[in-house]
Amino acid sequence: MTQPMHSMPAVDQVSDDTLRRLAGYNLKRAFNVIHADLGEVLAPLDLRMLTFSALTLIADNNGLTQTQLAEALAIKRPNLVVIVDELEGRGLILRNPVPNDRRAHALSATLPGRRLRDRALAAVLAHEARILAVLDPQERLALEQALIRIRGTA
Amino acid sequence: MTQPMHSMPAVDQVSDDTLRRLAGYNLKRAFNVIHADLGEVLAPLDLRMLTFSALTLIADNNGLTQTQLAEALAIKRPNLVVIVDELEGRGLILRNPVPNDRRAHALSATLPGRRLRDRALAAVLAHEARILAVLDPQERLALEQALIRIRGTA
DNA sequence: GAATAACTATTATGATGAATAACAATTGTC
DNA sequence: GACAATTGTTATTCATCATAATAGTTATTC
Repeated sequence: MTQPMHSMPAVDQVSDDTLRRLAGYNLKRAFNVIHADLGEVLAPLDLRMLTFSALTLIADNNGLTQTQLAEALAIKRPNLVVIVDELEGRGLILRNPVPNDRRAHALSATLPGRRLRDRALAAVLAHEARILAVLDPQERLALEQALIRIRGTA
Repeated sequence: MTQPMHSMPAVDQVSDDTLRRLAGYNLKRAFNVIHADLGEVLAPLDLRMLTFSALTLIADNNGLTQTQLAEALAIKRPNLVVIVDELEGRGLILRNPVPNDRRAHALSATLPGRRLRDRALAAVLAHEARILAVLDPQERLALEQALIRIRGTA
């Protein structure tokens, strides 16, 4: 294996020109900015991006099962269990029995759960407006269209 | 705490209309698609997104320090150590001494490192072309501009 | 109708990404 | 020379996401 033989001066400025040409890189960096800000927005409500998404999907789809929720969140069922546990433990959702299938749980949001979701959604919308203020309406639409196109059917 | 009192029918189709209105949600889903595909592309080269980015930045910025690299990757210095350890252990990069500062390491890519980077970059560019095939050139430019704008100075 | 297959939620476990705290060695400053 | 700041490092923690294996239940098939 090659060894460092001689000393070497440090570089003055770091260039990421190569990576900047990659959509994946730009996507990740933009997402980091949004994620960091969103984290601060949701923290006072004791929610994270994932728990907010889960709570919203449950409130909007009363009676969906955990398998359906995991599918909608694009995560595996085992990883959903702790999330549902947490939301249920805080009294925000319920695991209801399903009439003809004693394996499944029909998830539903409680009144406190729906109230928290409403407050969180308002906060998230304000956060989005703030983040997207650097884009005009036309650019926002173009961004949304492109992202949805990339996501495709997945 | 409220208890589930009665059974409840499951829902037929799950709607994520609320979340789809959020740029952060669309961004994450699009990133997931790219990340999954990129993982498969880089796996044969024994690279991940992060190690590829690190190797590229080192090859493009000969002599940068770990602090500079961590800054460029937007990660904390402690998390960079294992990445540099791995790349160095595989003989792809070197930790060279810096003339006037015996604390710092000037990172540089070895010949095998530069060769692997070139192969990886070609694979990544092919992957990007495939993923972005759903967008016309105008849409790609709009996406890039919007993402860079959101990222801002961060 | 009994054996078998498939599905639901769960537990256990591991890999990865990313954060903070604490530290030793070194360098810079007053 | 004392003190502060910087560099890389270790240890630790948390969040996210994946797989394998399991118990209980439902569906299928012979």
